[in-house]
Amino acid sequence: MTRYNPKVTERKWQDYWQKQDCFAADATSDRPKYYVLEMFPYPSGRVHMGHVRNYTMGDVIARYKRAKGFNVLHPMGWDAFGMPAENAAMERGVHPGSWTRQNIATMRDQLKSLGLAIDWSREFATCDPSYYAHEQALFLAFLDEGLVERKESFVNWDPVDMTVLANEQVIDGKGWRSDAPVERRKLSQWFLKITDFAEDLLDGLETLDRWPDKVRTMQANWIGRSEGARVQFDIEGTDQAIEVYTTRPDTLFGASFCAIAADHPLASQVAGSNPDAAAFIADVQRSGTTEEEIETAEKRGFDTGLKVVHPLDDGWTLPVYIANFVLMDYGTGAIFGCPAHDERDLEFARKYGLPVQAVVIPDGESADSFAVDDVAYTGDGILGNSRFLDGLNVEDAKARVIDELEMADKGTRQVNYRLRDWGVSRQRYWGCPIPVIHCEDCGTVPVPVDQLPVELPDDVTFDKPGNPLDHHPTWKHVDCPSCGKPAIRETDTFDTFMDSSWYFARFCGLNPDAPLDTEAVNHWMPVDQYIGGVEHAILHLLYSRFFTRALERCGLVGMKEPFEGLFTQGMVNHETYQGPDGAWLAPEDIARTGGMITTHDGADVTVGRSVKMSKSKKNTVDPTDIIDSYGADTARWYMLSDSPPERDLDWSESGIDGAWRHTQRVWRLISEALDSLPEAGSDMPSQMGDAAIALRRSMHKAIQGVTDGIENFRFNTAVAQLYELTNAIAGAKGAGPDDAWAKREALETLVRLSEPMLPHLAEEAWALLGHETPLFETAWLDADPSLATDDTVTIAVQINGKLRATIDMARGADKADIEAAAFEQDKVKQATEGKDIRKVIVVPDRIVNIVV
RNA sequence: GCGGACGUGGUGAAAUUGGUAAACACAAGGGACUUAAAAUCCCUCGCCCGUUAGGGCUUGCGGGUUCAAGUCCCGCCGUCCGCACCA
Repeated sequence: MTRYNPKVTERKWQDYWQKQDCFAADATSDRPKYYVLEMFPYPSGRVHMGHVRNYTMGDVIARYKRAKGFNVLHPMGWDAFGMPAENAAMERGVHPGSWTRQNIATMRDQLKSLGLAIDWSREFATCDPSYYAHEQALFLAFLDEGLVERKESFVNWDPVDMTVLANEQVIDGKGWRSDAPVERRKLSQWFLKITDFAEDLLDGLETLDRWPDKVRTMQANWIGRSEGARVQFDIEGTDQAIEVYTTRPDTLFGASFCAIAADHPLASQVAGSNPDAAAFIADVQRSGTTEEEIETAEKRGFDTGLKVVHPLDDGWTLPVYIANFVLMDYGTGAIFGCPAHDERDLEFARKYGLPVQAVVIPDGESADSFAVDDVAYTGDGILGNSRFLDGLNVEDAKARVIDELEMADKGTRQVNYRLRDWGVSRQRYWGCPIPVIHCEDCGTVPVPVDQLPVELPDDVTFDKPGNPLDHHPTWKHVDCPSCGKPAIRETDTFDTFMDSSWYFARFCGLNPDAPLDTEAVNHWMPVDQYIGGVEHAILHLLYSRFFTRALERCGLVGMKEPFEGLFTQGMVNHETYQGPDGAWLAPEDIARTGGMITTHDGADVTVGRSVKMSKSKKNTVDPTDIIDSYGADTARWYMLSDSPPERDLDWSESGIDGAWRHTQRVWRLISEALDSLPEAGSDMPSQMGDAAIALRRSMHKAIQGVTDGIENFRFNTAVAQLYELTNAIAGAKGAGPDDAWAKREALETLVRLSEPMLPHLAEEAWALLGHETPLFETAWLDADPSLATDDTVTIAVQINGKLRATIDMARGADKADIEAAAFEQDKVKQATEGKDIRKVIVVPDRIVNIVV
């Protein structure tokens, strides 16, 4: 008997799948379509175990759905633009393009060695001009549709690297690479108007019933819808007014001040004639934007000396402050403060000695005596000290006061969103160029579609800080497409989230002439099952939902939601290690001697907590060693067993030997039994003994269990079911022809059910069992419900809730029979002798509880 | 601060959704086979008392509902995640 040799067999089947284009998807098939997609990888260097987990899960679904009769689309590509390529260029002098392509080549080979059922003919990288040309075309289409805007906004500016940083790249107020304090700078940027779809993006969440609640909640919070009012406070002695947004218009008679953001136009106006105000504003703008600073920052204000008139009382004026806690980019950038019912306003009012008048009176308190001390009252109650609102509850008061404001022409009902437009400009080289040209005479001119793509130049240098496109001697100098005069090309590139916001649609058909093959998109989309990390719960998934809506508005696709089903798989974590100089160390760089962890040179190592595998922290584990020693099937099986797919997982190799033993055992069971089995396709013997029937029951239970497990993303329990079936086959008794027949049936079932997880071994075993049609073209199995459950059940017998005996009964036995059988038990007789039976509960097929 | 998830043996976990807690696997220990090793096979394996028999306890802690709670409710403790001056 030969051992199963994965090295040879896996290569053989991978070649076969590739040569025959086995997994190429064809939109003309008459089978129902199924689009399964895993979030495409960033080509960072090499594949790690997190990738293996992600792509194996998708592959299980793809292979399973194919066997269930679906026409499956399962593509792969590369999210290939981004910062790490530029960092590599700066650190090692390699060109970002060649670094990226080298990584893609490596990772493609690694993924192929996993035996994934992927349609590689659709592969692309987002850094291919043949991809980003179309992204530029989409941008122009969005521009035509009014979905793009150019406006000034504040950004995090790194003065050393001379680039905009995303919020995530600012650590403790400093640039993550340069360590220089980040400045706030106002820049002209391109924005995509995602806020146009705020309501629709929120409503759409309701329809996504195959998304995790967690992700839907996160998106809903991010969109942040609130209902309130816009209220106008006229500035005394001028014809100007301050517009504020509030969700608590009911507390309007508890107002004691107005406050505006430091960036508010009125603040600049005040600063123009008041140096102290200017100094205060400058100070506020300088102070940090990090979470920690915001949390601990004291509420500070500057009294402008201006007074505003209460919108519902001409004789009532309120002071106007510039305040550090008011944000320009939410609402109107101005608020009215009601200290009694808002924690922040209260802190501010106490500091500046402003009145605190309670107007919402909690149950059981009186309007005359209720006072707020050091905690604002934010609960429900009845309005008091509020003139015509007195006696109303909060909800009614809101409605009534808005009516009054509208009548007085001082305010209106307003829905507000936290969501802000998406700034897509980045001062980087390795991204998709924004296809516009700036002309002194014509302004901003889009590059005509027939002149696309605007290609990145190859001859760039990274020797000085800033954007290499901007330093390039010639690239940005072009003639204006409109008037022909010398003009300047836009040197910003797109946020790389643009690239990943439509790639799933491009996979449907690689139309050379247009961004999308609309017919193909409408055939394959939406993605039936999308799989990826929860870290993209907001950004990528929200942007993609927005993009799909934008594409629909442009008439390019026929749906609004790109992903019908979403599964967020857990991360694969690993400890992190740092040497004495703080540099990250890879797991292979450390040595364990006794309980001590050091470098191989004996230097101290600081062991950090276990976090997601990532190249920047060097805590990755490369699957190549595992695949080389155990094979891809074992690696796949191991990643799927034991842990529920949505849960994070600390990487450990303990257990991988068990996975290896399993693959060998399956092979051994088949090859040892082979000579004694009937021919493939033999008729079932007319007489089946008990042992054969028992094996058939195990088999049908496994079909049911594995099917349920895969359908419900519980691959770990599907694996356990396959272990049980394997144990049942190995332990099967009986040597008659019926037993041999049942054994073949069970072995074939084991192989068929294992194929999504162990595709190479399964194909080889299938052939060994005498089949000529490859397994991946063979249908899935249906469980026979009458065999998937035993015809006898073990019923627990409890006395006062404690287990005292078990009885075996025919399934479906009626209550009276079960009760009678329970009372036959010696234990029951002893326990009930001479006692009153107070109650007997019988749940058929499950339990008897006797209460004495 | 707000919102959410989670907490079960030495370990990863399972539990038909209120009905025999610990399936399946890893690790560990014992045994068989072998000159030996590997591989394989068999046994033990939540904790405590007890030689077997048997008994008691057990799902982070404390209450509650119920004939019955890992599962439902209330209150703590702990871990993790998301958001965070959002008016």
